Amino acid sequence: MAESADKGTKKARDRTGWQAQKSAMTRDTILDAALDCFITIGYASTTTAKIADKAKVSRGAMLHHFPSKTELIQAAVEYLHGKLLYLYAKCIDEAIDDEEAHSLPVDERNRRGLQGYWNYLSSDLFTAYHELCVAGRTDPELQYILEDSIARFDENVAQSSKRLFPEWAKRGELYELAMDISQFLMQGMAVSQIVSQKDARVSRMIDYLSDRLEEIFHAGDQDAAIHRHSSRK
Amino acid sequence: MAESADKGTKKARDRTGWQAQKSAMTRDTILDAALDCFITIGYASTTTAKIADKAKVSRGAMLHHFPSKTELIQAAVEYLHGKLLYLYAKCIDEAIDDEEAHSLPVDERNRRGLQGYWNYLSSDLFTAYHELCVAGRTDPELQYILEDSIARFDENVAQSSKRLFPEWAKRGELYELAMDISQFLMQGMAVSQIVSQKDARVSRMIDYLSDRLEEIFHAGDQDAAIHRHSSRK
DNA sequence: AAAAAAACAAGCAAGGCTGATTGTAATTTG
DNA sequence: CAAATTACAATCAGCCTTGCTTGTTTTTTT
Repeated sequence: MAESADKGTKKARDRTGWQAQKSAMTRDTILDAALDCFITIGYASTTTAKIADKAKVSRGAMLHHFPSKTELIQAAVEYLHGKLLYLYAKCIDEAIDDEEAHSLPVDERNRRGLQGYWNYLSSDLFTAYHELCVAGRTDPELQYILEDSIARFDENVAQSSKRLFPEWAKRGELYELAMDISQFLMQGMAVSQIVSQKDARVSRMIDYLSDRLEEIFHAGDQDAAIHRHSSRK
Repeated sequence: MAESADKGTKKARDRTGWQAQKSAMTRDTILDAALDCFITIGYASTTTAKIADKAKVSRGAMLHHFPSKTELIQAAVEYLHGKLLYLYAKCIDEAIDDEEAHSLPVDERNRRGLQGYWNYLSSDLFTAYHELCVAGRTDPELQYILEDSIARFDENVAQSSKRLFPEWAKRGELYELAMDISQFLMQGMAVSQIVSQKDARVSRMIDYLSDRLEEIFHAGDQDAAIHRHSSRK
């Protein structure tokens, strides 16, 4: 009871203290170094020593901030999660400028959204994220750490899309189909790109997908797209 | 000069010898164990010792067959390459029975081909292969080993498709578009499936893709699909 | 100003992985 | 049958990675 009051004052010190800021700064330096390692040498060969080297802090210092490798990875994933959300928003916003968004025809807004999404998927951060997901398949601990992040990210992307294309969100099942096809196809392209460069085909594919999305929603009015295929066996 | 004749006789012995067969058998046992490790514990944490354990041979025996880890991995990739080719052919053949292939309508053959391709992409072997490709990004040695395998496999799949759908192959650019969209989309689905289970959406997506492929080739006659989108900026 | 706590540095011990060495049994060749 | 070769087994040394422990400097509290 009396202790809680004491802790209250201590907590206040923590926030106002100057070394707390310094601490937070080196913390971010370490996390940035961790992401840099994921990108440059891959998750598998990222060791705590290499992260410390890249961050230019001693291993002891790092161990002070992150007592175990697991906690460091967990924090790095959380950090990456935040950066990905920001990058996604930035890519979409740069592709679709809000000012002129409403003056653009739907299909053009569509196309720009896809291009923004593609820019996001082509980033180093997404590459690292994908690699983490793959590694998580056989690493239960990492998988547990990622699960939460994946779910939250998907949710956020869905929200973002609804905000950008309000007229789509009302389409229900049709909207889900459009989202699925866009995500699956674009991610397939991104992964193929990671494995072996195929730039030439990517641009054509974005054009094609853009046309199909437009078609889905136009044809949806005439009840021709989704019911046609869902009526098959 | 005289030595070459001697070596000729020795080479003959190698093939006829009984222990040569035994040797080849344990070789395959080791390679199977390697692939099993890739699948169950992942490439990153696959060690030579674990492979030897799973193959139930001593580390010394394995070192006899594969002097270094690199050579073992190289052989395992080659082995996997062969198994993938076989599995691909098997999945397609099971989906499209050659007997009735010509009696089926084009779109039904289409759909079955996609389902077969999906079965292939859902296999453990493909999962392991994809993981190897991802690991190769930051492992130059592995990347070099894979490059050759990837190119040969793509070539083989292209050949196989042309054989199964001879009427498509004549379409030129349209055929490439259809191949790209099928591969990108299906692989995107497979990768998403690896990361987090999304069965429900997969079946719907195959239906949709099947319809689009049919459309591409029907519309191609009327010059409406590819020129429409490639004429955009 | 003294005490307490935090930030940071450096070295140590245990375990895992790779490659090399040495040894043994079976088989083929001459 | 003897020699050489092959298949296989087991152990050892060196390196890397992780986490723990001890020590030093700086800052905050009282």
